[in-house]
Amino acid sequence: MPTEPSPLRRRPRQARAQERIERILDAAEACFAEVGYDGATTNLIASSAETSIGSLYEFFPNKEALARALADRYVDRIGGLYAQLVVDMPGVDGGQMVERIVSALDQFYREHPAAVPLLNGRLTSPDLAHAGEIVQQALEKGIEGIFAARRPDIPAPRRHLIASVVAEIARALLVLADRVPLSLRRSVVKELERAVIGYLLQAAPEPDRQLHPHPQYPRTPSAGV
Amino acid sequence: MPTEPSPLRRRPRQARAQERIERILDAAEACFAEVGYDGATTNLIASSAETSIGSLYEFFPNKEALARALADRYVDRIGGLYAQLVVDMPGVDGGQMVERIVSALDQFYREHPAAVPLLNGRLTSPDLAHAGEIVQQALEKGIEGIFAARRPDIPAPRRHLIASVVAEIARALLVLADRVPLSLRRSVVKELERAVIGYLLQAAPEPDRQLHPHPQYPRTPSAGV
DNA sequence: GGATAAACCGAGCAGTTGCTCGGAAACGAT
DNA sequence: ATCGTTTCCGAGCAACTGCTCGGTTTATCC
Repeated sequence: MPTEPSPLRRRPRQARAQERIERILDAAEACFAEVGYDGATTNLIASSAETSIGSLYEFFPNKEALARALADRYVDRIGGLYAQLVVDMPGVDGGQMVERIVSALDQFYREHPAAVPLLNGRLTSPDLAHAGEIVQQALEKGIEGIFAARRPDIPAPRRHLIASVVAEIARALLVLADRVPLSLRRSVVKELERAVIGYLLQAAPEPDRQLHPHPQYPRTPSAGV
Repeated sequence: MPTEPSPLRRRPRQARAQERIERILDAAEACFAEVGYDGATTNLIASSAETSIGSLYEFFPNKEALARALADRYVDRIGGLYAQLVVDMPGVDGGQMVERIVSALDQFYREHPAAVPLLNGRLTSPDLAHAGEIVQQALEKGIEGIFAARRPDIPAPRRHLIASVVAEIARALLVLADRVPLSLRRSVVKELERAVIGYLLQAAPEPDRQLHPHPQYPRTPSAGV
């Protein structure tokens, strides 16, 4: 892969500097998650990392670079997540596969709460557009890879669209799961599984199942209303 | 319904003031849509409405009240949307019903572009939390109402959960549809229909269809990977 | 221990933001 | 025409933002 231009202003030479950078990123993540990108002032991030504003700008040229660096860290972890997901994927059926992917995404969003403002921000804030895009593409690429291995019969562009849709649905419902009372969380995640399974059945019916009557929405008018 | 506390600082007595308020709201909507809530400065909104910052604050006590007023206007229009949707709903089958609801939501999001930052902002910005909640609840309530008329057999709490999930999926995919190249827009909306139909089949299978083999994801391991 | 570089610090600057306030203009009733 | 009320205006204030810079502290190497 081509080495991305590092968002760092200066490469750290000592271990403590590296640790400090990590602490700053952790603090940025927490602040973004709590008060959003615009709400998280650089001074707040610095003091939240128990360091000085000067040290923050020693390594990060500006606030946007913080988001970029955070996004890069996310991409790494998403890669690891899917790598682990793929190794024990052979031999599981479709439902279990969806369950595992959903569970992995769930874990990712829980462990990286700042992914939400990062991904939402991309929709409106030009500052976050790039950083959010990077993360979203990593998420989609992972889903698309797994899906491609299982369904090579589907043309690549359509696979890409389906992966985008699944990623968006997952993001939306995992955010909903976070906003809902804790006792309801699991049931929302369960609905997410149903949504993904239901969508895939409609959007990419398995070829061997097209022989017997395929589950489509009933065309007959039903009672009610 | 209990009269919500008006977000206006002072009630207008003359027609020109009412028109000015409307112009300010239109400008706020456009600005929020273009640069997001935080990016839209009050001065920008005022000059975009071709009025003065003083006039803006004559009626709106603060920036948040602008979002609130905008949200209230949205709630009104959502109500109208669903009312119109309900009158010609009897006699259509499930698939067509979903298609109409999706098309109505599509229309709403296209006509009210600021709904996106409003609803997304609710997830991170405390300022927008309330305004976004109001709009989202109106959207959900509409879906839930239609769904309740058709499926009275489903207990209310579960109906509410399903309505929330459908509303979230619709929001996520309509936002995606807006970001995608224009030529792809219609196909994303089509995927949204598939997602909603697929989800409903999984989450709320029609009772008369539970007799013959129900569309569930295949339990048998399939080929590939 | 001394020298050089790396890391750290925080007061404060330039620019921006939400918002105020005193007064001018337009309106409606008489 | 006159007067009280409503509407409109925009210069500018207090607070805050992202960020700089000169200087101190700490690590590394001989």
